[in-house]
Amino acid sequence: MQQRNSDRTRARILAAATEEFAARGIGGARINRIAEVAGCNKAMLYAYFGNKDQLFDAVFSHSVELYLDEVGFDVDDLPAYAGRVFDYFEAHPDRLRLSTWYRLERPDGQPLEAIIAVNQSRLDDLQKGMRRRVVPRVFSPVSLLALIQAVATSWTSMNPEYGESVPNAIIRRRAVVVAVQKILS
Amino acid sequence: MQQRNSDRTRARILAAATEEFAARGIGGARINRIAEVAGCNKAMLYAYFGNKDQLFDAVFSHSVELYLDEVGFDVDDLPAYAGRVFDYFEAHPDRLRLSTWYRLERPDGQPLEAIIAVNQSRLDDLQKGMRRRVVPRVFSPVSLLALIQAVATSWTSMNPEYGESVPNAIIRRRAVVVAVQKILS
DNA sequence: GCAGACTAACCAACCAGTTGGTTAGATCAC
DNA sequence: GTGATCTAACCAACTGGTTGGTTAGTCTGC
Repeated sequence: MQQRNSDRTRARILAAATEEFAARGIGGARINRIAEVAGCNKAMLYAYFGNKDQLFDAVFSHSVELYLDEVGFDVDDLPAYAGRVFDYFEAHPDRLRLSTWYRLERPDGQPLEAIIAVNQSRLDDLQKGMRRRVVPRVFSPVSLLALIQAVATSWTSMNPEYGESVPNAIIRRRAVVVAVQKILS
Repeated sequence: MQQRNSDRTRARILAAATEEFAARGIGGARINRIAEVAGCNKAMLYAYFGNKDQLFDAVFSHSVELYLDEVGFDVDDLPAYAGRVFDYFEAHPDRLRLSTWYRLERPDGQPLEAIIAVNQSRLDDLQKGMRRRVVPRVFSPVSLLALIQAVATSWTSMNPEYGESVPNAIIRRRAVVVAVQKILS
């Protein structure tokens, strides 16, 4: 066990910050708590990441990177894509929370380059798919992407007031996939 | 113009608090700012609403009440219902933000009675609609409600990274209504 | 005149961010 | 190889400012 290791410390801070930001958001996160969970001094966070906002940026960018790496887009089978998005956020609810905090707490933050690029590439794919008659032309590419995204994450945006009546993951997943199939019909 | 009027002061506090909570959430809201915008002393908030959390409860409950009063549920025309939900949150984006903050910052808060009751009544309506063959049985009532809700608010949950490519309200509304029609087909 | 609407001034706790200094471990002269 | 030197990882303690919440007392409509 090394006592000093900048990579390891950096990673521990990032992990602790991810947990804290996902649970409490940018404003609600506490630097002290992150440092404590990371097992290092508060000053290290500032040495490695600058300040609280920049730390959140690092956390969120990393989270988006992981998402884009893991969930591949596929115009030829959009229901399956929706299923994968569902699976991903079912396995990593923290990452969806992170993006919700980002949307709420950074209403006019300048958009992330990486996401813009991915969005554009997906819109292009959809356009091509429409020309190839693989994707119906009922909706515009943007509308379709928004609908699929919303349907895939429909359960997480539900009120907690449903309680026990919320079905299990298998049934919820099927609802997502079938709904996207129907939207594309 | 009265200088002292408890109803009026209470209403001004509620309005200011709604604005502040919608913009910054529970943790991010500042009591001082609310008092300043309401044009009264901070101590009045505590006299009328107890504390910050209870003030948020009052704000959120009131917001939910307005929503339930204004957007009527109708099993016989669910696409139109989705359209009304869309219109409502297009006109009052603050109220959607409020409910998102609630979901994020009160993950284990005990559910609101009013919402539970409304949900149950809507699920019952859907069940009856399915028996009357007005609503297809492809999805369970809960699944259907979740899907419709998600589709109706699909645009607000979009990343800010789409920028200019987001279409205008009329086109977005049509996408919502058509999507629900297709889900029900 | 008095209940209760209202306020200025206050407080302990907390917060993001800083500072001055310590120490583990790599580097190098010999 | 090994002691001296240097670098950078690390930390306890602090700072200026803010926060939710309180209190003691003033004012006013009825």
